[in-house]
Amino acid sequence: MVDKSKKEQILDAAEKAFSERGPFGVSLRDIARDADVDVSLVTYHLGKREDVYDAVIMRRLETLNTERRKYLDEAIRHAAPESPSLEAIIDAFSHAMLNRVETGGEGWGRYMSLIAQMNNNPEWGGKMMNRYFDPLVKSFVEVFREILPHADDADLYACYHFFSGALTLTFANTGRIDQLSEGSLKSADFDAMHQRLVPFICAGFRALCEKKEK
Amino acid sequence: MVDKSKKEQILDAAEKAFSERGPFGVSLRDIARDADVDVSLVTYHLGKREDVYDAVIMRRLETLNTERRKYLDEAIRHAAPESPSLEAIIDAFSHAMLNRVETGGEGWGRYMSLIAQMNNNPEWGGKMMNRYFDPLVKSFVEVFREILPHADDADLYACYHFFSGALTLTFANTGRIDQLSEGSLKSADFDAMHQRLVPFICAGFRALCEKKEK
DNA sequence: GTCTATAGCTTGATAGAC
DNA sequence: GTCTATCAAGCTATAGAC
Repeated sequence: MVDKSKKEQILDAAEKAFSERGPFGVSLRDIARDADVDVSLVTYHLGKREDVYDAVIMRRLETLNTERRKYLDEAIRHAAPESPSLEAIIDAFSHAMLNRVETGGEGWGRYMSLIAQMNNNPEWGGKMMNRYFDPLVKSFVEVFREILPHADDADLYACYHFFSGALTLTFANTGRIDQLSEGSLKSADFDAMHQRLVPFICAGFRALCEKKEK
Repeated sequence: MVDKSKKEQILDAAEKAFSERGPFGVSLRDIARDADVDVSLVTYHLGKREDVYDAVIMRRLETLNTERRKYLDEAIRHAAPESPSLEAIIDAFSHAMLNRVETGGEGWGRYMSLIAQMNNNPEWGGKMMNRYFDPLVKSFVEVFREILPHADDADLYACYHFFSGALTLTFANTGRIDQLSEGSLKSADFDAMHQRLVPFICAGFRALCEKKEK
């Protein structure tokens, strides 16, 4: 295995720190110390703290969203000329996250925590999520509309929002459910959680979007 | 209206800052400046930063959880001797949050953002949520078990987890859904979101927990 | 690319006046 | 309870050696 470049070391350290303490709770020195480099090198490679945070997000974003889009296309192609099932689409959106945390190493796990916290931040989080994810989400919403033709937009977007909250928390790796459930569920068993998430969310979508004959 | 005590002013300012920048992203000086008092007064009343954060959480926690427990008891009493409906219980858990953000002023809105971010933090968030909310949650889970007698614990807790993620994001006030939906949904219209949340979540619970005849 | 050195600001903590 | 004053430590940013 080739040595990681210093830049990668810095990004790894920053990812860890940001996921634990948030974008404003981390000093460049914290990052440099953990990456075992000098502070000035952080600035040299990545700029100011804000830019470091952005670089951390961007590093894995393309991989994640490209894989999601691939799953979406496959689901559509596989079902054609019929419409794909709702299950297939919910799975397409969430399965890439499952793949990464299961096989991508610790870094990807921390990345999911980062996204979950961004998703829930009132000040800048919503705007950043819009910037990074809305183009992809809109592609998915188009397909939802096709599968659930009687749904109105407000219901559809509300469903997506609930899905988003459940999904990001599920992969946020908080360990909460382990203690609450006294061992009957392991939050680190992402596969088991994901298997339950898909039918749960599909049932929710259908309850709101399916029988709108008023 | 009586003037707020300085201590309350400090807690208000801290709540705002913590909700925007996280528990590690706020200096005592940030808080003092916004509360229009000297730094040393923050320490005098509330101690170190960690203690300030804890005090912010504790200030509204009792109110929230007491109201939830009241709703739970009412739902049970109202349905007796039958079991209450799943809808009634999901509503009991979430309606207190709706009440507070609708009538409690800005502070309560920020508080919900704070809880949402705590819920999604991997390092300390899960532990704090366990500490603050598990006793109440366990009371609710007991009732879920009664209503859904064929569910096994793992499914039940997974459902609660998904509920928790959707619920906290819904009240986190991120504004995300406004832009994504191009105006067809206002995330500040909590009542409209809550009306959709309840049937969505109930359908999810039923999909996983109802027909376990294998 | 990587580090050392340094300048100037911000921070948490505390001692003491009123 | 509230404020002023102060200090050592930690912070960002940058200039410059290798």
